[in-house]
Amino acid sequence: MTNRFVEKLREYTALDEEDVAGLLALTARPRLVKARHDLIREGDRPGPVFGMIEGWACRYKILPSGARQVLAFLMPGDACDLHIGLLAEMDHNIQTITPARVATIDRTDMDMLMARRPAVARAMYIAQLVDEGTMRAWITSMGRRTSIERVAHLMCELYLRSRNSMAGEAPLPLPLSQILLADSLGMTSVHINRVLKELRMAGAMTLHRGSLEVSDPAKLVRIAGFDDGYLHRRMRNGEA
Amino acid sequence: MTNRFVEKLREYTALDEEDVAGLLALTARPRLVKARHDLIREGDRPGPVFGMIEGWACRYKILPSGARQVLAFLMPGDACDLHIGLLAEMDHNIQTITPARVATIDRTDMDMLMARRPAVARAMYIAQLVDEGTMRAWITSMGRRTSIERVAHLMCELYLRSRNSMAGEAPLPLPLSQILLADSLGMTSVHINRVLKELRMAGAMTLHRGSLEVSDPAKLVRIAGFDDGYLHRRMRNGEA
DNA sequence: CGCTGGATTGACTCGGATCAAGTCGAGTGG
DNA sequence: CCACTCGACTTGATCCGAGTCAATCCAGCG
Repeated sequence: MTNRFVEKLREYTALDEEDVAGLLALTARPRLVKARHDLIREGDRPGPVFGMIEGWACRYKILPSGARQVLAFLMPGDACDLHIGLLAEMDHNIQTITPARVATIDRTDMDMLMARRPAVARAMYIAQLVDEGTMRAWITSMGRRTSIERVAHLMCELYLRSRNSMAGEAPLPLPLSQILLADSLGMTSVHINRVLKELRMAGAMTLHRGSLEVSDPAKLVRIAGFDDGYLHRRMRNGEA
Repeated sequence: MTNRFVEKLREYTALDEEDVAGLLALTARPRLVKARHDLIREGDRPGPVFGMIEGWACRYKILPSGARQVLAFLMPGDACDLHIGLLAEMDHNIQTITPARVATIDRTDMDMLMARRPAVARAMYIAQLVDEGTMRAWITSMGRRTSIERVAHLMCELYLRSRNSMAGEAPLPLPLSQILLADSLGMTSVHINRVLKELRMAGAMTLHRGSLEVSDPAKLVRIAGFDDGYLHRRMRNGEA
């Protein structure tokens, strides 16, 4: 009796029964949320800590021009902004991509648990450091990688974040439209489409509706120039 | 008897004498570091918490191709990665840009101070949240802003971070070469040069060697589409 | 006083955006 | 069960912002 949120924290650091019990108590009654629903909007006063139990979401900003920039993908197990309650207002939006089960954890409860259970605090901090590393990797991609490298790099990241290994057999469920990918990688969906075709032709990977098939992990990693260091987990049996 | 590091934390939250005394004790003996010196490198085991007392630094990554991406500018008062000691290794480098005075704070000492002085913890967390907001703004810039918007946006950010207001009179010391700007904005130095010329012609701002003169703050803000929300401070008497 | 690294400018090229048609697939309602 | 619709995906033709290459220029400095 556990959930993906707790499991993911356990991947970062050892948690004993009490730690797990505390976390489960806080995530026991997740909210069911429809797809494309804003969990919180820019300008809102920050509310509870979110924990994704099931389903995907993304952080994003809208520019004056109306353009959208996706800032991060939140997959099952991911947590949102630990200390953000210290701020007056959100500087970005968070929206579900698929129907989702979201734990909304009261900040005070979370603070108390972290004070009482140092291992939980440790796991939460590591999760946050990984998120920061991921943002830095995104900045690097947008600034200095070509479009095919960018796409390949993001696919490696998403694959590794959900599988912990590039050794891929089954396709990965990946509920991301090409429009969403475009808005996350700073490209147009037209160009994303062409790049995906190129990656498919090269025999590296295929993105079907809703799932990613990595036919040649080593090639994909090579194209991306992917180095998993920033995710701060060792690949368990990957080829990179 | 204080320093920029402590002053900046005080801008985030009220600190009493004990808080300040504790911080001053930890930052009393800053290291003097030459320009262009790596404080820590990718792959290194994280060391102490850094606090910039004087001078500038930047975080950066080097890609397999040799290209550099600057991830953040650290100006006097900025702190580095609070909990990063939890990780096995750094995923990026930090290098001084100018000669600098850098406080190296032992992680245990910092943890103890934060446990003893909640206001200090609060200030450090806010600083970290601002850094994260800044990273998100950079992702947004690289993904969805044109080159002139990008440059103008970064200038607004740097101006506001050091002045807390766009109401500009005196030029701002800004020891950034066009090459460094290029590597931070994902452009070439040739193109940065042309964009700077354009901004100068438009009468918005001029970047001299080592200093930034914002002749028309309102215009610069307008060009950038700048919204200071992500810096999580209210402009005190700015025009934006 | 010459060296060196940044800044500047021009000529040319190219990656990715834009514009414009389609095509395909999952719902939806008759 | 099929026609209709709507959003996402594909593909081609064209355009343009920014990169590349290549000279200079200029300031600080040994």
